[in-house]
Amino acid sequence: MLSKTAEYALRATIYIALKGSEDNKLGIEEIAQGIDSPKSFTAKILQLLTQNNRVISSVRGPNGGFFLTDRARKLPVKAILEAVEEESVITKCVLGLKECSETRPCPMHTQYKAIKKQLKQMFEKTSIQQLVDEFNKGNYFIDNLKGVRKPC
Amino acid sequence: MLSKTAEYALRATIYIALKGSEDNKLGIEEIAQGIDSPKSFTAKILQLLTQNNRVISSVRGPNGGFFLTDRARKLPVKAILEAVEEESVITKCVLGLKECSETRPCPMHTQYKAIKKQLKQMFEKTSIQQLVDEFNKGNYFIDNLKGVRKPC
DNA sequence: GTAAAAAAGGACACAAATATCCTTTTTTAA
DNA sequence: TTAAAAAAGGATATTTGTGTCCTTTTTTAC
Repeated sequence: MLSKTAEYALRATIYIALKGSEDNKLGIEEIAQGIDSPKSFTAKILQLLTQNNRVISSVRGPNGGFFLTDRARKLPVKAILEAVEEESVITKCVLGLKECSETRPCPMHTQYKAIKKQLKQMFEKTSIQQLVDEFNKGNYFIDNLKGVRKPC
Repeated sequence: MLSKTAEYALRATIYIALKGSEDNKLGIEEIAQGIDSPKSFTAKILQLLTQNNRVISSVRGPNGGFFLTDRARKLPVKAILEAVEEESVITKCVLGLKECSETRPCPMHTQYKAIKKQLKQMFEKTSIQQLVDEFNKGNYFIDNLKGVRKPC
């Protein structure tokens, strides 16, 4: 469904949103461990996510690291996919036809259309913050980050 | 969503089901042209689909080629994905977590579950023949195969 | 039984995705 | 103002997916 790049992008962003803040920036080491991904490769992906101040913010030097602004937390999950150029899932034809449309549909078009619509909605209507909230209800996981309620 | 391999596998199978029969076997040349795919690569994929007499049948030598038996036409589309080992779309976690389940769900699990279920149903409940029927209603396309009603 | 046609199979080539490593730049704190 | 910490960036390696080519095997028609 998604490439490793996109998976790591999603996991990393959610991880940073969950454990980090402007006062508590996270280093690439911790992030990669937290989401069980290769460190250097993940670093590259985070670069994509920070470019043009898109989804993730970063600061260099001591006490530097990655974090999400409040603005970024409101972004739809789709913004993460856009940053790593992986939107094809919600646009492409299942059979990979170049021309597949309402007026020139492939044999699976009608059935797949409904599914694609829901995928699109999931990525567009769900914000990063919503995933954080969901997670904080407890019982959710991201690799090495267990979903336990933060102490009040 | 799907790999090129899977896309070609689907396109080729549908094409053969549409244009071929036991009396009118199709050659790799025609198939590749018909679905706009690289010939030799497609040949390899058809090998996967014929192995163990799975989805596609083939005969060597003059007048040989590929065709689908009536039995094969009743197979679900999923059988094509199985042949090329591309079932992960309907099983994997969106975030790519090794352990993501009802008891240990990722933050997107609940939402994605519904979509995965529909994907699964689409591939399991739709038979190759159904796609052929759909196509023969007219107006459908597979690259170089236009969906026009066969002459009666 | 020989030649031709067609798929099957093996080996290789190329490209893209994934992954690693090292250097450079920025920033902070002492 | 210097040393250390951290991300950014560049270069390269590895693996997987995609694609090509050539030989072998099977089958048919003559």
